[in-house]
Amino acid sequence: MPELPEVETIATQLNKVARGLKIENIWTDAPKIIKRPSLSQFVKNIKGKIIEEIYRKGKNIIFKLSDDYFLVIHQKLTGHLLYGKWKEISKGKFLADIEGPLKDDIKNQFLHFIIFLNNNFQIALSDLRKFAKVLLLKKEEFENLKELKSLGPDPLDKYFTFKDFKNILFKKRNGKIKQILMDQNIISGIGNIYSDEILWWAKINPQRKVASLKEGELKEIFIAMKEILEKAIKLKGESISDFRDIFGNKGNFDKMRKVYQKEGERCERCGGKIIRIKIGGRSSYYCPKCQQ
DNA sequence: AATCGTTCCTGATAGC
DNA sequence: TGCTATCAGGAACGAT
Repeated sequence: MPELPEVETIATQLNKVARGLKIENIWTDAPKIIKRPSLSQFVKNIKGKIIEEIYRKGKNIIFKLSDDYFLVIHQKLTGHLLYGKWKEISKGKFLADIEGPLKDDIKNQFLHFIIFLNNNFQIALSDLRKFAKVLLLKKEEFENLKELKSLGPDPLDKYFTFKDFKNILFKKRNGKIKQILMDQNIISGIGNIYSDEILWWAKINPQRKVASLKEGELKEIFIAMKEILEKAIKLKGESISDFRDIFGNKGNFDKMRKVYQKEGERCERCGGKIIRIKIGGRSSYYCPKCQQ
């Protein structure tokens, strides 16, 4: 489940290795992943394009291509963008042809979309559940893409202040804080794992209504949000739910994880028992003793 | 206008 | 043991 730190890790790594390379062709066995344009048009338009830059917006990875084209990839729940070499051993079955963690890790083996580059490497999308989305758009269409246009500010934007945070949060004053933190149209990039972790650090019960939060509590959330996301980027993400970087390595945030998927364990801060509840249909983990 | 439920998909797991 | 039913989960979309 890649969230902001994981997607940032992927985008940064891809930008380093693939910037300036030419896209020679693509392959897919799951055409439904490609949302726009039609598959034949997609193939036609992407061939020969130079990758000028790769960056993140929310949880989306954006490839800025030559001729004002933009490739947008959202990995959703189980998507992994990988960089390496693969060999087609039988029709539609690819095997990593490079030493390292890409070789045997089962999580990397659900390849459904491959970009062939002119340096004989490939960028491959492994996605067990095929929820990922791929779009190829001309500049104007890209700039008006509503999924991107409606995204809230990035929590790590240095111009995103506490005052801004308060203002946008209070647009949903009746919502539960966990749901609001995860709402991409309010703030972009935070998902189920980091919302739980942020609220643990801030000692806030995830069910609290935004309107009930005091100034000091909001400040705690704001600070925890920035610190945890930055820390997680330094640690190259969190791999409790399958995440891999583009070379197939796991992230190292796990040692920082305090509540997510720790139902029944003791809270490291107060010794309380971590519980799991459902908030808006999603699992939410917290310590009822110290998160008030 | 805002909120809720459904949908996409498939490996893992629980239950019989 | 082996089968089947249920679950997880981001976000667009349709329904209320």
